[in-house]
Amino acid sequence: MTLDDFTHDASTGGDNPVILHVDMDCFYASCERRREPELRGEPVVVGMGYEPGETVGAVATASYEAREYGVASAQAIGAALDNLPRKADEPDNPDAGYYRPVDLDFYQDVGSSVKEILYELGDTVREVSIDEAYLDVTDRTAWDVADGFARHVKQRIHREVGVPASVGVAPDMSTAKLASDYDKPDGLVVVEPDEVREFLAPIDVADVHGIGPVRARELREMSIETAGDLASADPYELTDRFGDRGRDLYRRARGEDNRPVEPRGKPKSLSRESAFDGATDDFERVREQVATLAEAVADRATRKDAFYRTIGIKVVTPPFDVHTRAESLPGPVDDAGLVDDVTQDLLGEFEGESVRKVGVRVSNLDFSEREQASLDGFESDSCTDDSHTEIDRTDAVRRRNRSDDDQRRGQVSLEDFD
DNA sequence: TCTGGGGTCCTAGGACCC
DNA sequence: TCTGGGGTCCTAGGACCC
Repeated sequence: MTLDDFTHDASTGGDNPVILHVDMDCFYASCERRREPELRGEPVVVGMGYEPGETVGAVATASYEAREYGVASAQAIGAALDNLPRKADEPDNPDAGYYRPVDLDFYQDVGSSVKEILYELGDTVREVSIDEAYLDVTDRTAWDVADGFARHVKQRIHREVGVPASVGVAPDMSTAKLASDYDKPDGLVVVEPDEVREFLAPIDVADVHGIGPVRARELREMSIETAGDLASADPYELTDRFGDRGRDLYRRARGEDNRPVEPRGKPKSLSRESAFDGATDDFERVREQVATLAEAVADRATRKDAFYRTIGIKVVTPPFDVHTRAESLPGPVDDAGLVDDVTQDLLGEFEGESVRKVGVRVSNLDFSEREQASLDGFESDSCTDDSHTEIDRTDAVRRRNRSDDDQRRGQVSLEDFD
């Protein structure tokens, strides 16, 4: 490995790309305000478990006003209410806030409206989540007018959808992300190519995308506190400690993140998991839970036209030990009964253990199986690979098929969960 | 911070092949 | 018999992200 492996010529392929990172501010709370304008300027908390009688729940999103009172994402409901009483309970208290339950369908709709605008304005768009996306707008604007372009994006979102967004503009994804974070909420920060190093220098390493608690601690042990420190660190030492990841982080800190903005492809895996209240020693309960999750995952794969070749489980035992087991099949299948059989089989190893949480996952996804099936006729004389698949699938048909539609839907994410 | 749910990517060792 | 280098696939675990 030479030093050239760590740096890259910013002029590769011509001029620097113009990349936008669009991040909706306290998105769920903003959505609630859109349909309930009285909530504007008030502390708003969106989460689960706020209904009377419910005790377990967490904050999904808190408006900036609510954050002033110490309400934070992922906070338990009790703690949030301690910091900020419910307006419904204390109408005359000026230091009370508005609590609303998560309504993910509504937020999805609002998010889709925003994305429509982004697809219209970007050459390529990478959706990151319900409230976040990168846009490559190199062919739509130029650096000297990038500020106006970004303002236009914000204004269109505000005017047509009615929610605020923060936008960062930079020549690479990593810096654009940091730029959108820099002046939240309702921020707009443009970092031109010759300003990147200066902009990044004072930023805390923990704020860099790809550096979590573990790597942040390790970096601090190396006396690397800021992106500037990281940029001038010894790249060989970084790869020694962090492998290829170290090289990526070094590049990001230097403004040399050369990842292109690419649309998200098909998913690589599908999973469901759920926690027990505390932990359970009742293994029958665990088996039943896995059966329910297996069915939900298989159902979801079917609805997404996904065949899977690997089936796995996840078992979390106290204190928080995560175990995964998986089994690959000879060929891709779409078979709920097989998911049930394999997961129950894998689960056997954990019989007798206390369990906090279980999950079911299918991976090695294949979305082209239906097309391949129609091509089989052309390949039937060279009957090698597909024979296994056929056996499995025939077998699959014989298996009991429980296809009750349990209406499991996408889970709520805690937007700013640390 | 005592940890919910759905993902991605990377690493490392072992099996197996040439 | 002793044993090199390269490659792929598989499983398990871990860090990280939203």
